[in-house]
Amino acid sequence: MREGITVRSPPPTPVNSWQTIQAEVMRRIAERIWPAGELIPGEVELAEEFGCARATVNRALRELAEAGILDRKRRAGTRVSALPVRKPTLEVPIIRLEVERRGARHGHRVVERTSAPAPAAVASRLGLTAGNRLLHLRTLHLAGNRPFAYEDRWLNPIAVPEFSSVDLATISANEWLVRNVPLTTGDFLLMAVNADETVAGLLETDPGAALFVVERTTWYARRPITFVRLVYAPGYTMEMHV
Amino acid sequence: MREGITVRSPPPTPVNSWQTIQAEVMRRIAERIWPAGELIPGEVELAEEFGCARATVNRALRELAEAGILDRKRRAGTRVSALPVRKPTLEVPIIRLEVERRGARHGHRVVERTSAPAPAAVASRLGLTAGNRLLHLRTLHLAGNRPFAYEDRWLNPIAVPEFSSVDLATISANEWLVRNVPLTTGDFLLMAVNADETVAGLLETDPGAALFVVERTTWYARRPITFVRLVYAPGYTMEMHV
DNA sequence: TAGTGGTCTAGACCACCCT
DNA sequence: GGGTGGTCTAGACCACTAC
Repeated sequence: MREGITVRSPPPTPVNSWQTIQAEVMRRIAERIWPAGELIPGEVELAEEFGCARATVNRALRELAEAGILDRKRRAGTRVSALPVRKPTLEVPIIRLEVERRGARHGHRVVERTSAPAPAAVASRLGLTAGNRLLHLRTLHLAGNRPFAYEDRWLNPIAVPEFSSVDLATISANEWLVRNVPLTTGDFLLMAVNADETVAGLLETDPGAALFVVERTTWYARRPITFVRLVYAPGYTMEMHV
Repeated sequence: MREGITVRSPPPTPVNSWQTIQAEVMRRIAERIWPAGELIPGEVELAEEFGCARATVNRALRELAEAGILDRKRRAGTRVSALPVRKPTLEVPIIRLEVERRGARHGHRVVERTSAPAPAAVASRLGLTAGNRLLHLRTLHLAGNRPFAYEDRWLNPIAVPEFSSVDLATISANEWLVRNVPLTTGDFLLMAVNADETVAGLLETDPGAALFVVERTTWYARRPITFVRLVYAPGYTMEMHV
């Protein structure tokens, strides 16, 4: 391309990679060169400044928009978000990996495995009518030989018929579902509760102890799969990162 | 382009958009046409199949790789992740918005605002040496006139000198920081604790009540900004979504 | 060393939506 | 109406790494 010598406009400073551009844009935001709410230059203009193609600028800015740092609208241009909030994400949503990362061996013991009509609270969470027969599974997760978490799960057998033949001695319901019903969506509710007699017994702690609870509802293609309530033993902390 | 009539190979079914391709790839994963761990066709091959440019396939697959659904390596090709875990994200990390989304009016009352040497626990979290003088801020957040959360914050005055002149009657430290120190990174620790006498009094609950706690450490460009411990009033639930 | 994904380019068309 | 971002293309070069 560009035969001959010293053609005009070799990118003035060839800092042309979407990462470089993204970093520079973030620097300008962080240092308030582009304050919150401000309209920043358009893609073509930035492409000229950085000496690159518009697609490269687009890639850099698109990711920042997805991350909530920029607001982009056609015709209106690109603005720095007024409230540039980073969304923290959970690292390890699989119990076995949580246990192993703490340096212990994961085990689990099935306390109950029955079929029962869904209680109203569970049914409403899953968008089913109360009284539907669901699989009810209660499991104690162990770290070494200490109780780690108590799991109370309701599972929609119509959505996951294969589950009935799963050997829960070899794999936990949690992990089987992650491996076998991929691409689910779900809601998480996190809360703190005082241990009641039953849970205190299972987790080998005292009634009244503050316990960390996760309630998860999972769908696959709009169809309800499972509702699970996880009650962690005292001292559990959940890590997130931005 | 392509002058003349009925040129060969107009994309057999012109399903060519990265969303379409991504959806189709997800369908094949979900229906185990491409099982977990499997090597899927290369970008060029898929581009031919979908009748589009390789860049379009790349965009579709890249996003799935970032989401943890695919594993991509040069030369080795693209595989379906063995453990296709979706990472749930927190929706609203700003207290005022949390309160308002619950339909209440947010207010806050500063309990203490002093300068004090950092306790060892706080200093180590921030990567500072114990005894450094930090701003210490204790605040009660209100929903209507009910206590909502108790905030115990330590702030590095060197990193945020402007903070000393902030009028905390008009804006909370939380929100001022979000607005004025953008693009921070941070760790979150979530846990459950039993209320002690002091906190129970502030939150108008009983000692021993299970309380939801968030501990956040925030950096900007590797420099420690703030450590904050938020203790929510009983009944609080935090929502996440995948 | 050859084949894969990662990236960039120059150009193009389109959808949206403020003016 | 026109300017912005959103997307696609065809081609190219490169980096990595399994073979």
